[in-house]
Amino acid sequence: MFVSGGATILHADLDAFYASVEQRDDPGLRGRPVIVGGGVVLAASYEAKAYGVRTAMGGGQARRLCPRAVVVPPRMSAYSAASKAVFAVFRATTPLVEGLSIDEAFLDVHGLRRSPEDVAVRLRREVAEEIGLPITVGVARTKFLAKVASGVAKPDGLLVVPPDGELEFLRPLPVRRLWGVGRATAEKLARFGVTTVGDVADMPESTLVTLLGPGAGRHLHALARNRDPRPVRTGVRRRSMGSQRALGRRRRSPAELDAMLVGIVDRLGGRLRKARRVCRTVTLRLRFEDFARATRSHTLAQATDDTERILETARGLLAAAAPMIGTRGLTLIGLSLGNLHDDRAVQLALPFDEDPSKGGAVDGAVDGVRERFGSSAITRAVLLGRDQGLSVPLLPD
DNA sequence: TCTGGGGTCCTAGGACCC
DNA sequence: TCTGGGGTCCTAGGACCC
Repeated sequence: MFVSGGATILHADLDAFYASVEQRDDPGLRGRPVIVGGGVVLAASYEAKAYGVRTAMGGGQARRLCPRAVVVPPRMSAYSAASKAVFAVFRATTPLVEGLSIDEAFLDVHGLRRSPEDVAVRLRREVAEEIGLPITVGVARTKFLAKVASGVAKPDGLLVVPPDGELEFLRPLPVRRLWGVGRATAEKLARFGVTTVGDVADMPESTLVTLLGPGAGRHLHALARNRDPRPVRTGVRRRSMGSQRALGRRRRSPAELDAMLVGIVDRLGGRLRKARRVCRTVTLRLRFEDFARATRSHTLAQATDDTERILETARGLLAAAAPMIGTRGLTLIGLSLGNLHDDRAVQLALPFDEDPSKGGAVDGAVDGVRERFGSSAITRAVLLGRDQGLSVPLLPD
């Protein structure tokens, strides 16, 4: 077995993913600036990025920056298929794969015969040859360092951070490179003259906690001092599922809004059932002309995947939000389903006076399920709340 | 620079319970 | 009757990520 000295985590990140898929599938686009998406830029090829085009930029601005760019509409199913193929290569490399999004994942390669660097070289070659997409890989001792390394190595690169070179690598980086530091946090820190990771590392934790709150403060302090004990986790399941629609500037009638809500609920209900899950919390998302946002949510007593039940709840939320919407221009309407559970779960009713958080009631209920469905049926029990009893999935989550 | 669609996690207050 | 400390759940908002 190869002894790596600890740098065994890979962060693999496809480059300009949507745009690369378009260039792969249409040779005429290769070597040319490509923008995916119309209203806003969903992805830009590196040829387009050279002109300053960035993800999430308005389409008009992007076209001004790069008039030669070819703008193509997104083909989500093609990206989804490409993603599946790439993840298959990941899983053939190691079973310890943690997906982060459609185009990136962590791989723990400790204990493999080859060195992590060899594994990374081979992985990049396989993705290029078998799937036809460029991918960048960062290799380091921790997830955080591996992710930073891939960010630095982009595009189409490979960077190994050796365990004895971590601080040297980390300290000069701008704070924005820290995972979890966005614009708001970076601006807060800049007001205190803190601009590099080294600057953050030299601050006392208490100062960061005062500035950013206990969660973010402690997290950032640890990362800046190169402490990141998080393991690569497999089998992480999604915790919410959402769909939304931008409305543009035009005013929409209540009937139009309702029709959109019906469409969104229909789409989500289908996705929910396809994923064999049920939800308990329905959240309505709104955005206004001035980009102010609002959410309204409701938690059901019983988890459901029923379109009618979800629609009824969503309509109630929209009706409750009507006064807030008033005459303000609504520019986005969306719905998010949270509190997701496995749909094969059996909801166990517990005797009224039994508290499910106490062991006896749970044991009794679980025994009942075993009698009905077999002793190997139960893998995990989900407590839904004091009055809802237990949700017990019959198959692995 | 005026903005899409999909997610994650944290915080804070109030209700309620022991 | 008044009081403390600890916990969970729900709701709303915010920051961040790709």
